[in-house]
Order: sequence, then structure tokens, then C-alpha cells
Amino acid sequence: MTVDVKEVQEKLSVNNYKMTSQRKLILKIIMNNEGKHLSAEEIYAKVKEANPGIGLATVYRTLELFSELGVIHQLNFDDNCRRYELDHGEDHHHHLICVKCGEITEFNDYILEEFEEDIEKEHNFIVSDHRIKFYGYCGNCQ
Amino acid sequence: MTVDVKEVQEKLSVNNYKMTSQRKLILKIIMNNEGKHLSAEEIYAKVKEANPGIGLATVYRTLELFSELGVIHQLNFDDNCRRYELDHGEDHHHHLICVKCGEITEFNDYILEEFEEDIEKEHNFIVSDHRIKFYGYCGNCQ
DNA sequence: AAATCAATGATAATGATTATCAATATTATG
DNA sequence: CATAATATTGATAATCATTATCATTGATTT
Ligand SMILES: [Mn+2]
Ligand SMILES: [Mn+2]
Ligand SMILES: [Zn+2]
Ligand SMILES: [Zn+2]
Repeated sequence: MTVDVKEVQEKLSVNNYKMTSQRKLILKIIMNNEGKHLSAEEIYAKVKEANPGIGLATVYRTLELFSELGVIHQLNFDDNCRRYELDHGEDHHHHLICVKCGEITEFNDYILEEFEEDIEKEHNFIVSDHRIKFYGYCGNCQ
Repeated sequence: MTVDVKEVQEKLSVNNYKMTSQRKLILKIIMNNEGKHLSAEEIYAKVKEANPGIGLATVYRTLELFSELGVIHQLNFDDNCRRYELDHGEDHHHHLICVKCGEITEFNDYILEEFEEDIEKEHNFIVSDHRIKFYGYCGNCQ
């Protein structure tokens, strides 16, 4: 379930998109910063280090495109900007959010299988994805 | 765990805030629209019906205040505005989000108790709250 | 090479939220 | 009661993340 450039290239071409140098760079930035949950602006800053000519609009467009293709997905940590991380499909994780310092910790998801089935039956709803956030106090902030 | 006006009045006065007519009206709008997950603008529209003189800023301020006091909490359904609902403390619920039509369905939360304990031990994190969203297809959209 | 289509960069526009500030209401004080 | 002090409000301006626009550039096809 690890994402690699080749796989994304495939996804792009299947959908008649091209792997441009800008898109490749943005992808690499995201891959090299797993667990950092970068925002568009933060990605833009890093992207400019490698290619100062790149435009902010391209970053936003690429993030939108990668989201559509399921390469990445958006996160919301209540800090009024969207954040992004690679979409690892099945073996995904969720987040602990420290309400004091804002630190984000990841934890693996493994418990919701049977719960999903209950939900599907009880509400006639076909679950395709889910997201869990725990709020509380990290080690430093207790 | 049902929220009522008197209780909120108490919370306000304990923290040296006053229950003004505007605040009471906004609270009632939210209480009379349980399950609707109104945004600030939507609340503003309903508030104006009863009191056309009220300002949008007051709505935002009041929502902020109520959030701080734990009377309500924010929701994010990925539609680029914040939505609000009463905070029922312990007996809370979570949301199913139809990715096709956007319908929101509520479901009760009862499974995460033991999971929380695991999390707390494994990550040295004291959980105070959590939020779950399931994405998928509602009955109409399957 | 010319024509066609996709992608980009610069920049303007949008829209939700926040900040400002003068006016008004409420409470405390003499 | 009158007045000072404080809290709240409404109007409006500012902010800032995100989107839209559009001319330019790059790639692909004929
Ligand atoms: Mn993560
Ligand atoms: Mn709800
Ligand atoms: Zn912390
Ligand atoms: Zn639906």
C-alpha cells in the first residue's frame, strides 16, 4: 500500500493527465514529508526551494487533482486550513490532536470493521471511508 | 444530557457573561434545529426572521462564545464552512456523510470506550473527546 | 510547421471569518 | 437618581485561504 511515483504516473495517464515536472515535484515533497500534514502554503514554500518559478495556483490545482485521483486526501485539524497526506488506502491511520499545543500523533486503525457492518445494516449506508479524531492532551501537556 | 436555556444561562453567568436577547435567540434557533447542522450564515438568516436588527458579527461572536463554554461544538463536513450543533456531552453522536448528495445521517457512539483506553496507554495521551465520520453512499444514492 | 489541447503562472475575485470602533445597553457607584 | 464603568452590539473594514480567469507556454497530433 505504499505510494510511489510510478503508480501515480499510471493513475494520471489512465485519466489523461500528464506527469509534469511540477506535479512530480509536489508529489515528492508530500512523500518526503509523511506525517507532517502539510498545508498548501507549506507545500508551496518547500516547492519553491527546488523550483522558484512554480506558482501557488499550480500547487492548489495539483492538490485538487491528486485528491480526485485518490493519491492524497485532505485533513482538517481545526486550524482553518486544509492539510494533506498520502492516501494509503486500506492500511491507513488516524490522528490524536492535542488541544493545548496542537501536536498531531498518528495511530493505526484496526477496530472499526465490525462497527462498519452494523452501521451499513442499521442505516442502509454503504461505507467507503471513515475518519477518526481524538482530542485530548499529549504527553507534554498533561 | 439535554441542553436547556436555564443551564446555558448558568454557564454564562458563572463566567461573567450575560444572557442577552440576542444570545437567547441564537441558542433557541440552534435548539429548534437539532440535526440540521446549521452554519453561521444559516443561523443568521433564521435569526433575522425573529429579529431583523441583529448583526452577523453577533452571530459569529455568540457561536464562538458558546463553543468556548461547551454549549455547542463545531463540525466540519468538508463544505468550506463551519457548522454547529448542541454539545450533549456523554451521549453524543457522529455522522455519516453521503459523498454523492451530501446528506448527513447521525448515529450513536458506543464502541470506542475500550479503544480509547488502548490509545491512552499506547500513546500516553489523555483523551477528552473524539469525532468520527463515515463517508459513503446513502440509501438514495447507492 | 501549423493546429490542437493541456498545463502553468500571475493575478484578480470570492467568501467565510475576524477585527475595529462607535453606539447602545447594563451594572456598579456615589 | 445621576453618573461613571463595563459589556455587548451592529456596521463595516480587513484578513486570508481558496478559486477563477486569462494570456502564455509546453506538449502532442496531423
Ligand atoms: Mn497522518
Ligand atoms: Mn449531528
Ligand atoms: Zn500537547
Ligand atoms: Zn446520498
